[in-house]
Amino acid sequence: MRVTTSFPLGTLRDTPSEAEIISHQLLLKGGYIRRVNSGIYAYMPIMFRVIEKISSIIDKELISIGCTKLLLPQLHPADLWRKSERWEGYTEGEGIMFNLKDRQGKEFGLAPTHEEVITCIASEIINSYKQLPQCYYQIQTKFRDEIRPRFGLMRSREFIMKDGYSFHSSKKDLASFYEKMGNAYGNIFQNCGLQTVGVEADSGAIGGASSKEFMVTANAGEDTILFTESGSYAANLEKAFSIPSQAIPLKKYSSEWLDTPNQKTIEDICKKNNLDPSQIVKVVIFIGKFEDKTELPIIACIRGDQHINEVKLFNLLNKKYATNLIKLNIVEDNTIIKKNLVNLPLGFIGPDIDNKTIKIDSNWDKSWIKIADESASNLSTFISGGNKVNTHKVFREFSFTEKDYLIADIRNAKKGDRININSDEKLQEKKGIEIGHIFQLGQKYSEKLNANFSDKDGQLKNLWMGCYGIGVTRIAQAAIEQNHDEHGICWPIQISPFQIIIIPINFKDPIQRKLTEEIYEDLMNNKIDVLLDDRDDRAGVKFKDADLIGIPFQIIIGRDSINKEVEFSCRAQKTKIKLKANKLLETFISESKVMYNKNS
RNA sequence: CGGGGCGUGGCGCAGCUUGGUAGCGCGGGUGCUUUGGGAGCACUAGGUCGCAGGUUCGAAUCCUGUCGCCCCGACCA
Repeated sequence: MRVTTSFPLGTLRDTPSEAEIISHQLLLKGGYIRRVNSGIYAYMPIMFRVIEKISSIIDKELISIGCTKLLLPQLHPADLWRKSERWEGYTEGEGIMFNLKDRQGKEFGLAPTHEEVITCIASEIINSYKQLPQCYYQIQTKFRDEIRPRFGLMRSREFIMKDGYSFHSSKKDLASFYEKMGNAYGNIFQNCGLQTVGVEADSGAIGGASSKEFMVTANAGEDTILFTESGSYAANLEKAFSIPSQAIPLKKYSSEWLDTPNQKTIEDICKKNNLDPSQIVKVVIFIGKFEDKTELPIIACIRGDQHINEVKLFNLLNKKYATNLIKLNIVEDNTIIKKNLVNLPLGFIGPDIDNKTIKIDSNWDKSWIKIADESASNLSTFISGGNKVNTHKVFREFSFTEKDYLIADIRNAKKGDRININSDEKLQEKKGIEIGHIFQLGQKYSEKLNANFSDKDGQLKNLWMGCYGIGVTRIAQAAIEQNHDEHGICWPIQISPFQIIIIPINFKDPIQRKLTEEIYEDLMNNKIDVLLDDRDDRAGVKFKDADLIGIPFQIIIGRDSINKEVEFSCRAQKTKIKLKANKLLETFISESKVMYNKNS
């Protein structure tokens, strides 16, 4: 490819002010992407080459484990999503599914994921256990109306994703395929030249049993990963479990009541009364909104020095009730409290709250759902709200179980916690970018969509399913986040748009030009991805652009052309070696081999 | 949805407080010089100042409304 005729670069001199993180800045500055709207980007030719490289790495690996590539529609009928009972949850309120009506008034949604469509199609094709297992995948644009798109391709509303769906005759076969897929994912990311960590994860709105996320570790990541140094445990914060630190025993209090004027936060109470946060039980009120429009008031208790994990709480409630929980809102607005509760001031609510506190005319359900984390229920003596303004209470021998509390893990694990009682290993924390997620869905979708097969015993059974996603455009940006320097991108060679860029210093000089053309021709004939910067620009401009767009090898053709000598430069290491033009090919082959092996 | 900020040529910005008819750097075009890390000189094209009202003799500037974008939070496979 030639910069002047077939491959204009479109690099920018200044960094557009809209970009916050380095990878986003470099994508814009390097001319890889252009913003069309909030969270919607055009992938420029140079970006599309990266996308194609990543796609072919994925194809190669997935085909090797027996997956089949196809392409599914992006516009899905609402009825199909109603069958899986996901339409409401994905469209209502702040749902992420773009939806619209056609001219007949029929409802459609732009696909954020494809379980429904593929399950429907697979069930038509698959009749017998003899056809199983099967795994279909596609690489396609997905749409998600994110509440706040940000960081360029990291969280965009339109993005490219590889999504795969497997079908099995048994749970066991699903589990073994899931393992196989996990290994394939490891290979894919390694073949993309990325450093990743596999972590246990929450399966979120997709649902299902087991799920694992693949994270690129980077400070710009939006997820928090907790792990042990030895690698014995790694999980997303949403899912992570740990043993909380020891609570400090409460000293004896003579009176039952504490005057705590205007002390609404744990911090205030501790400061003014010489207490430790671990001696307090924090009481948080939530409102759960269900699909059938009911609103349940929830009271959640946790030790004062710990934090409630809303994902865990959400999942717990969702499992407990027959209808789907759509939203879980923390109640911290006093007007909402006053409207629904009798004389209950926020900040002073205690675990011994009574059902009578819910007003008759409230549209909430009239009894509390009570949930306590073990960190709270393990305390025998503690301080908590007195259910009266400016008052806290000393609780002695309070039993959460006797007061109808459900005891469950609703706590955020944190850095420094131990992972189990028998181990001294402590959790560490890092930020990560989720680039892949694999799920064992089980029979959730095949039941709802009635996807059956005849098993060996002649009985009709629901298909066992897994689903597997990779954020293709997100990989590209994550790779930049992990591989850049002050001059620009340093692509891993595996996913770089080109392997080599040729920079003739003075393209008007007939000797340099002749040598440049010879070298370009030779590399092209040897099927090497090479970009020729044949612009009639000053050397500095071409050097800056080459460094910015980050192609791993640069061939600089300058004044030594007369002796058929050129420079071979490695972008990331900034090393330069002089060599004869006829040694270029072998040097590139050996140097790139080193690079491939280092990264994969 | 709450808080903050911004909309002025392709990009980055100044001008707005205190109204007088739009400017800087980069980029584009032409010519000459230059040519190993974003060149110099000269000439040149390009903007109804987000949009709509209003105040005024006069609005990029003041007022009202509206749209859009960015950041923080809430939230989110």
